[in-house]
Amino acid sequence: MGRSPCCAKEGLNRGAWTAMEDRILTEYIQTHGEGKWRNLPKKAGLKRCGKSCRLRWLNYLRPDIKRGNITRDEEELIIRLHKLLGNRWSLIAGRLPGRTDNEIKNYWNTTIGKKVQNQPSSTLNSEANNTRHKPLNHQTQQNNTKVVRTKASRCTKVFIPQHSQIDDESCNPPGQQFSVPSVNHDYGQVNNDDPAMTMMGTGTDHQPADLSTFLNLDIDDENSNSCEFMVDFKMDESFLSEFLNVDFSQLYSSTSTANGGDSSAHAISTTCGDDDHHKLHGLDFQPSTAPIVDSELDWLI
DNA sequence: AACAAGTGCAACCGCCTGGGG
DNA sequence: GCCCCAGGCGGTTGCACTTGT
Repeated sequence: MGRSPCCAKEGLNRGAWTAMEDRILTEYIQTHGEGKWRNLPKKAGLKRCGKSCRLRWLNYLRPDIKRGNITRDEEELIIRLHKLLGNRWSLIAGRLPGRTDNEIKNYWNTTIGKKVQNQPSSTLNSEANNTRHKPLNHQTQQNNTKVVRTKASRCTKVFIPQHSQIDDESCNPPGQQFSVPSVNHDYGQVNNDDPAMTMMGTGTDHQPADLSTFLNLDIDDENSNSCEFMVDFKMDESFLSEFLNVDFSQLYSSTSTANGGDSSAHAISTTCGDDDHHKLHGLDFQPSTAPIVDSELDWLI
């Protein structure tokens, strides 16, 4: 059953770290740098598992760790990010300098989780109806929220469904562009039904925006019936940075430029050809017509 | 004061992914 | 393409501490 432990347990210290161990680990990493965690304990003279060393360093000893209470701003950001990303604590932590994923996870499961639980679902996702030692799980998430996927899964493809709402003339004032920088990381998956995505998109409850709208896609008419394609692009915190700083009400306007205005303002030209090159405000990416076989993408259909 | 219940958080566990051979 | 390994991640647990009775 399961995989064997990452390292032999015999003779290794477990539990809380002592001040001496902390000092040894800190000095070793300051001298030799991070990495090679498996060999680190032996070289540093620590009776610890490499994973344990890594965790201790990343969550506690790292010099740039910010200790102390989570501020109100940080909490609001965590809630926003969690709404978008789900339990992807490392990504959320990436947006909170000095905070660790473990800290944010703990904070959510204790403080915010309780707040959420005590609030009506209209103001906060009811996903956090967790109790002590019953943290959020897939089932809970799926039942109570639509946007988040709790299990981390890297994905570099996004399936753009054909029912993009980009041709709505009523949402066409020339507006700001939403730029997506070059990226290379995980990203949260989105769901058309999610209020957050609705907010990003057409701005009406009856016209939920999908990802293509959100990304300011321009899909050629001739391909409008076959524009179910895989956009193969990469995304990381840089994207999130833009993503989270976007004024979504204005984004609504920006989607409109795709069909009418200056062609230079088009975010993406999409023609589904093999050699076609596509740009999203400078971000090169290549679509693929590969069919969607990954059930992981069901959320987008 | 003593005990139980609740809380917060560090640490551990197992799984997944990507890279290298 | 397959296998192995290291690193990374989210979920879970253990325990010290705090609060309530």
